[in-house]
Amino acid sequence: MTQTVPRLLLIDGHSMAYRAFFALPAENFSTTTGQTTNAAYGFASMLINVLRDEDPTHVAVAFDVSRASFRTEQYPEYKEGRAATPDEFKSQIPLIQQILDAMGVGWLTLEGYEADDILATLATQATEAGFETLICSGDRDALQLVNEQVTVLYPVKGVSELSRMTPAAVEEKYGVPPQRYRDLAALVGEKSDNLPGVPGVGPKTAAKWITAYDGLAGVIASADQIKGKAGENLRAHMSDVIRNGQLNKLVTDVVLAKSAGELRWEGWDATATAELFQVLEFVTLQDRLRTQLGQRQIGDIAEVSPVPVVTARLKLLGTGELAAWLSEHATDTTVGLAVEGRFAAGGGGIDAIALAVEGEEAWCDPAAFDGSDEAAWLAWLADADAVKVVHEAKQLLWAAAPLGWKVAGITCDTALAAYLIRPDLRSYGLDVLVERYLGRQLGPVVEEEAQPTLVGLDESGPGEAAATLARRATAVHDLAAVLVKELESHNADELLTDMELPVQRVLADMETRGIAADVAHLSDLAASFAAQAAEAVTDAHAAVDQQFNLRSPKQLQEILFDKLGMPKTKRTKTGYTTDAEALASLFAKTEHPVLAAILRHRDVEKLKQTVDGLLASVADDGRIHTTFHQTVAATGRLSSSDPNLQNIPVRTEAGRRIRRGFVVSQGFDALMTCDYSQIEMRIMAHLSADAGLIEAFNTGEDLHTTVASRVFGVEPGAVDAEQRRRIKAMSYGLAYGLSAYGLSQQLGIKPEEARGLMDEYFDRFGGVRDYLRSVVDEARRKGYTETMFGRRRYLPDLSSDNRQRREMAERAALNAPIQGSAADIMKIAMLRVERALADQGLTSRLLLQVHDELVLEVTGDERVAVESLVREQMSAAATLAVPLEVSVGFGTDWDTAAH
DNA sequence: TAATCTACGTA
DNA sequence: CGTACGTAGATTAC
Repeated sequence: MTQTVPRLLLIDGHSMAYRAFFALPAENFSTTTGQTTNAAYGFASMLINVLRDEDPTHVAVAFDVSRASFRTEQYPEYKEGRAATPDEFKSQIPLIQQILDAMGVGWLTLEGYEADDILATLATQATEAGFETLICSGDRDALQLVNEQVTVLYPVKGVSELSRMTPAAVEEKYGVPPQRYRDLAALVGEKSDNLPGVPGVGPKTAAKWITAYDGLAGVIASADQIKGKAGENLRAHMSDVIRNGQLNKLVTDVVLAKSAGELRWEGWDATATAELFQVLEFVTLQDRLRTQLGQRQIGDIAEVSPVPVVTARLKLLGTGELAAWLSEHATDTTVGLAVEGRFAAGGGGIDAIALAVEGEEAWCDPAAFDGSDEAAWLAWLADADAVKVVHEAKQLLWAAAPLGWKVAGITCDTALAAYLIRPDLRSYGLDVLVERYLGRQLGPVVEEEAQPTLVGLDESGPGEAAATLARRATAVHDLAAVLVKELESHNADELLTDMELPVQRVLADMETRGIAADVAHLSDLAASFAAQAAEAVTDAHAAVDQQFNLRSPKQLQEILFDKLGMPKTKRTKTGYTTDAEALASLFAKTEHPVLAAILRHRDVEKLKQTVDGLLASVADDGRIHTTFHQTVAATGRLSSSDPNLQNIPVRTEAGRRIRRGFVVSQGFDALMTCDYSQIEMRIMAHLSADAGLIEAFNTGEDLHTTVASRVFGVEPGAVDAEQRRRIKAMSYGLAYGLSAYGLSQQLGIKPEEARGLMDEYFDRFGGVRDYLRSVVDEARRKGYTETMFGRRRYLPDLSSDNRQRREMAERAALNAPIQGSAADIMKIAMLRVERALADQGLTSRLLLQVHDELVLEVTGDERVAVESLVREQMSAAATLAVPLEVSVGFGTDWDTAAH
């Protein structure tokens, strides 16, 4: 498109960004690091639209430097009384400036002047140079600049809709031509600038006067002739009007770094925008740039996907070739090991093996092993001095166990290493880590030259699959070097070597063992729960004389709130909550039988689901093999799934009947449960070094009673049940970042009362308060928290603009060192227990870990020895300022083994 | 079919 | 408006 007349687009950056800030919901626009981006997104979106629609040759954006300007010098009250600019907004201005840089758009600021003055100066220069000018601003002062060559684009709704303020449009809207808009504004005043006008005079009256007396000067000169209340007011507020007129005049001759003619817009930089939009997590804007402003693109989109993993020389080993390869390439060096197969706790197999060292890869199929291969493989695999690095080594351990392979010498598991570096990633997949830490791509090699050199087999063989597995081995090899170095710089390499890697082996063993299930008992339970659930459904339908799905919160809401007209409960995103607490409170108010039936149904249905899940996961060996996940919980805890054996009911009698389905197996005589008592409170006492709390643990009396007696200033014997309950809730809540409001909800008391309780508590246990404060302060300063053993958790949200995110991060910061230290201690305890059992040649064994509890199965003759061993090893797992107490119980099932 | 919401079990 | 998880069914979005 050829343009005869150059066209300059000018934008008031602050004003448009501020509009966007209020137009777009901040909740929907924030990055994973907590940066709010609603204003930046709205601004960028607006800019793209305007550039497309107006097709300018020149562009500039002006920003205010601060609220202070020559106007505040002349009139200190100027713009006073405005609400403080929210931090969530301020932090987005630099983002917008980065967007402008990436889009090749110049931006200007000038100390002592407002953005409007910059725009007025540029518009004036442009007009003199024969430009057309468009000014995009939400500030009405800009209307004074409108003329035949200058149009203001004024936002009507948000920033997506702009109205073209030409001279005719200004005149139609305000009744005066644009060059007299200032006169009108002087009379009417500008509330947002704290410039009061003449009381009782709005735009209509002002326009009438300006027309009648030929401008503001005429109005002032003829003020005596104007009749009525309005005339009186004008005379009384003459000085305001004159001042307004002086202040609202935009300066058209400020000295700028660039003149209008130097603001040519060359186009947007594809690489820069792609990189920036990725950081800001703007998913669609790059596409919009391409489709809407494609002809103004500079450069190609940056290659965002990393280059592939470079594959080294790959040798496909035939039968009888492994021993030679190992001795030639795999001695005195680190070997990346990747295996392919079917992996499951208690089963599986290995179909292919790939090995990688610097510059060399090998692939082999264990099914093709001859005697020499087998011997070489087993010797190398079991050799603790043959250094191996593996990704998710537990799979290898699962598969190795039934094959009778011994595995030693694993110095790094890249998933565990990455978890210790950043424990909050969603995935620790090899592909993710390769991209993140090597800046390369694991996926199939596309480029011809990157193809591996295949040696030894024709292309129709296992070439492709072998290359893929070999690439994984190389990736692990390269990744391990990077991750270990990073860990060492955190002093966290010992956590990998002495904690996570050995724990991984213990977990693999526990998973492989599984725990015996009493299928008949569980089946009976399932049937019984099913019958009770069916009964509850019948009762519920009868109570409301209508069939409905009790599992559907939506239908439940219709019945309760629409049909029965019950009082509304707390809001959820999509309606009103029907959770158990709300239903119970509704029942207390209405005593409607449907509520009792629903609650009963919920209870029994949940139990039934748990039992059904357990039954479905009983393996052929009659045992349940859970999977413990070592890289899921950001605090360092384990998690359990398929099935989750860390959330088996225990609080109710019906729930405990499920625990009776976990039983001791043949060859053993009892299940043994071993709990740390109050481990998190003990860690809190240790970390805070609060003398009172430490003392409370050392009295040997009930902890909560002792603490309550201090808080309430009574003898321990005089602490009543309610006092103890409150203190117990408070103590536990502290480690979660409990607020006074939360505590009041928990205890069913008023927030003020909860506040008072907290104050009393902290008066007696000031060390706890100091500790909790210092944890958050330090985390904010360093960016991460640390457990007693140096396990880090990064919390970037501690500096988020978003209050909700920030406060959530603060609570996480309070909790992470406590929960995490407890997790570390339990991991150490598991290692010590496992080692002591082995050292003493005992057959009793670990089966489960439930955060602060271990479940073992023991033989009758080992029972005494194992109890003393476990007590000793768990208690000695860490040395704290208070003792680590362990309680132990035995039984033929998990419930009766509880104590 | 996949993602999200609501609800609820554990430490 | 108390942390950390996993699972399930219903519902909604694609």
